[in-house]
Amino acid sequence: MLPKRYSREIEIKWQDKWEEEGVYDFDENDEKRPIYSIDTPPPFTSGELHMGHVLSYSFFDFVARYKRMKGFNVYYPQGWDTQGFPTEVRVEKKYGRLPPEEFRKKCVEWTEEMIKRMKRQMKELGFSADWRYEYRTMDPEYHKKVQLSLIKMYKKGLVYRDKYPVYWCPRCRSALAKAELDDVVKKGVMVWLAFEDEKGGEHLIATTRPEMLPACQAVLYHPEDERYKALGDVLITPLGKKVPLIADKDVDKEFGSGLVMVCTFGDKMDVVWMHRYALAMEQIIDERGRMVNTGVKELEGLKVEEAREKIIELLESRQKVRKKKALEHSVKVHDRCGTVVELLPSMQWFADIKTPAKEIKAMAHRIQWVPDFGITYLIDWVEGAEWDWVISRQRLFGTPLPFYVCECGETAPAEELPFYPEKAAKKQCKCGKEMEPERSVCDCWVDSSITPLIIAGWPDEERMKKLYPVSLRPQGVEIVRTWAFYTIYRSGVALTGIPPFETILLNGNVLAPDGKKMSKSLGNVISPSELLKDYPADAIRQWAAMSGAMAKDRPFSYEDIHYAKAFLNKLWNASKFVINAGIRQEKPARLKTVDRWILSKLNATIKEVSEAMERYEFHKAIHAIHRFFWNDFCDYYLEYVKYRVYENNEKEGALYALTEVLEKTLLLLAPFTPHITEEIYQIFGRGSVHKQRWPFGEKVDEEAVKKGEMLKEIVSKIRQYKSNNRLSQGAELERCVVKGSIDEELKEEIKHVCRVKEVVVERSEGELAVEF
RNA sequence: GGGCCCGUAGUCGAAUGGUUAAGACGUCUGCCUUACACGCAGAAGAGUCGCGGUUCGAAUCCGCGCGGGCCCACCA
Repeated sequence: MLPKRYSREIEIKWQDKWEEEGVYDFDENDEKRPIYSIDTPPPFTSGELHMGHVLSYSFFDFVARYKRMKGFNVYYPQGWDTQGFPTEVRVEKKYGRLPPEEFRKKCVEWTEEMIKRMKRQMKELGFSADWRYEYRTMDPEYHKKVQLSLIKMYKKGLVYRDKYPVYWCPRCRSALAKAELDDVVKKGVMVWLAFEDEKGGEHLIATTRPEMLPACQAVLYHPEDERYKALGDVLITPLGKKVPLIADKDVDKEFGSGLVMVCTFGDKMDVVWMHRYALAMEQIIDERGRMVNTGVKELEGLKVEEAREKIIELLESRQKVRKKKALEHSVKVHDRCGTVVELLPSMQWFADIKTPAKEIKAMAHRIQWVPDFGITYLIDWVEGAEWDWVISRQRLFGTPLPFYVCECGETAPAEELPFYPEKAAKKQCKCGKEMEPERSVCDCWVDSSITPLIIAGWPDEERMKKLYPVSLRPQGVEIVRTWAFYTIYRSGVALTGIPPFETILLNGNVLAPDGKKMSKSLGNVISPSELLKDYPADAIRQWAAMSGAMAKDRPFSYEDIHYAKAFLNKLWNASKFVINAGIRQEKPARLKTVDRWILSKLNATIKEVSEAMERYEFHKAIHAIHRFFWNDFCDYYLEYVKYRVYENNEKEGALYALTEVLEKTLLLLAPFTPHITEEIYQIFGRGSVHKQRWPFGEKVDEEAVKKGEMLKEIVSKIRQYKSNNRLSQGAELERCVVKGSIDEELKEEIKHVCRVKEVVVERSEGELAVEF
C-alpha cells in the first residue's frame, strides 16, 4: 500500500537507499554494455546551487538516467571548480590577510565546506552522479595534471612567456583582476594637441591622457574619413617623434577630430591596436605610478596626475595645445582603495590560440552541436580573437604555473609535479644564474579545460582508450567561448588530436519570473533551497523538463512547478486506484475496445517520448507523458473501467490495461521523477525502477484508436450536456440518441460510463452528434 | 558598434510550409461522482509585432522596419 500522500520524506528515503546500494555506479568491469560518459560542468564552489544549476543539472541527469535505461554503462562523474577570486575575497574577509601558504589552506577548508553544502543540495534534487569519481580542481592530483598538460603544450611551443599589460594598482602595487575594478566618474580635462604631417600641416588629436604622449606609437583614423585618407603614412607628435598613421575601422570618425593616438597604455583599446599592428611597447609608468623613461626630463619621477598637468603646461608653452575642455569621464579604480588603476606591461604566460585557430575550428565542426547554431558562438569567437590567451594570474588560490624563469628571460618547465613554488627544487639557468620558480597561478579555465581528460584518466593510456572521448559535454550556452573553446583547444587540438566529446548539448538560463535576469540587487532571486521547502524534488525536476527548448533562456514559472506538483499528486492517486483494483500482469484472452485503445495510446506515447529523448527535447517528452497520463488515462480510461472494476464486469482486461499503463508510464517518467516512480514501482517487486530497461513502443491498433476517440467524443458531449443542465456527472439520464456509426460494444460502454438507461443509435455517416 | 537568439490569448509558452494555431496558469459556470477538491466536468479568450515578397497554401521561408534578450567590444 502506498502512503496517503507523496512527500519529501519518501524522496529522502530513496536518496539514502540509492546511495547505499550504489544504484548509479558505473561498472568498471562490464565488457558488454557500451559506455556513455558525461563531462558534467564542475560548478564553481560558491556554496549554493542557483536555479540555473538546477535547470542544467536536471537536464544532465535526465540524459544519464535515460541512457542507463537504454542499456548503456553510464559514467557520470561530478567535479568542482574550486579555485578563484571570489573564494579569496570571502576567505580574506573572514580571516584577514595571511601568509600565502596559510591563506591557501584556509581557502581549501572554506571550499570543502562549500562543496559539502552543494553536494547535499544535489542529492536532494536526486541527481545520479557517481560520487566515487568526484574531482576537485584544488587537489594536488588535479594540479599535477593541469601542470603536466601545460608542460606538454610548452614543449610544443604553445605556451610561452611575454609582455602583456595588466591592470595594476599603484598604491597596493599589485595586479588586479577585472572583478576588482570599479568604474567611477571623475572630472578630467580633454586637450587638443597639435600633430604635424610631413608637409607641415597641423592635425589635432583630442585626448584625456596627454601624459601618455611620450609613449605614443601610432595615430589612427577611420578608413572612410576623407580628411586623412590622402595624408600619407606618418605623423609627427608634438614632442617631435615620428609615428605611423594607420586607417582602422574601430576609430570613431565623430569623436574629436577623428584622429586617435595609440600609447602604451592609455586604455584597453590601445592594447587591441598594439596587437593588431604589432606596435612597440614602451613603458613610461612604473609600479609606483610614476613616470619613467619618458625622454622628457620635466616629467621624470612625477606621479601620473602631476605629469598630466606638467605636460599640458609644457606643451602650452610650446604652443602645441589648441583647446582645453573640462569633462567628466569614467575611469577604472581599484575597488578596495579607490586608486585609479594603470595598464602596465608585465611578464605573463600565454597559450597560443592564433596558430592552431584553424585546427580548433575544424575540430569544433567534428562535434555534434545541440542545437546546431551553438557552434557559431565558437567560430565567431575564434575568428575575432585579437591576441593569445593570457593564462597566468597574479593570485594565490590557483594552480601554480609549473615553470622557472630567469632574469635573463629564459624559461624552463618544472621537473617534479605537482609543482609548488615555495617547495620547488633549485634550478640553474643556462646563463649560470639561479632560476626563480614562477609565482603566478593559472586562469581557472586552464583548470577546467581538461575535464574530459581528467575523467578519462589521462595520461593513463589504458583508461583513455576506454573513456576518451566522452560521449556528452553538456554546458551553458554562455560559456561556449570559454569552456567549450578552451576544452576543444587544450584537450583536443593540443593534447590528444581527438575531439574531446562527441556531442555538446547547450542549455539556456533561468530568468526571474518577471523575465529579467535574477540578481540580488533586483531582489528577484529564487533559491533552490527555498523551493525545496514547498515542492518535492520531482516537481522541481519536471519544471526543468518543461522549461522549453535547449539553449533558450526562460523565466522561472511558479505555474509550471505548481502544475508539476499537481501531476505528482495525480500519478500518486491514480496509482492507488490501480493498486486497489488489482495488479494483473498476464494478458487475458479478451480485451475490450477501450482496453486496446488505451494500450495503443500508450504505445504511441512511448514512441513519441523515446524520439524526444533521443533529441534531448525534454519538454516534448514530459508534455507527451503528461497529456497521455492525465488526459487520456485518468480523465477517460479510468472512468471507462470503474464500472468493470466495481461490478466485476469483464474485469481482467481492465486490470491488465491499468497495470500495463501504470508500469510503462513509470518507466517513461523515471528519468524525470526518479523518486515517486521508484516508490510506486515497488508494487511490481522487481527492484529499482532505475535498473529497468526503457519500454518499447509496440504496435498501435488503428481501429481501436478510431473507436476509442469516437467514444471519447460522445462521452464528452454527454458530459457537456450534464454540465450545461447543471447536473452532476453522476446523474442518471433516461435516454439519449447517438447519431453516428458506433457498434454494440461502444453503445454498452456509453450506458455504463455515462449512466444512461437507454442509448439509441441512429446510423449516420455524417458528423457525430448526441441528442437527448 | 559586432555576433547570435527571439517577438504566438491577460501571463508563460508548443506547433517537419498543409484540417478548426497544443498545453499550462489565470478568468467564468457547474459538480464534495467510493483514486485525487492538491480534484472533476464544461465555457470564454489569439489568427501569430508591422509592411512587402516567395508559394496552390506562411506563425513557419526571404527582405525591410519596430521591439526585446544574450554574449563580446568600446566610450580615446
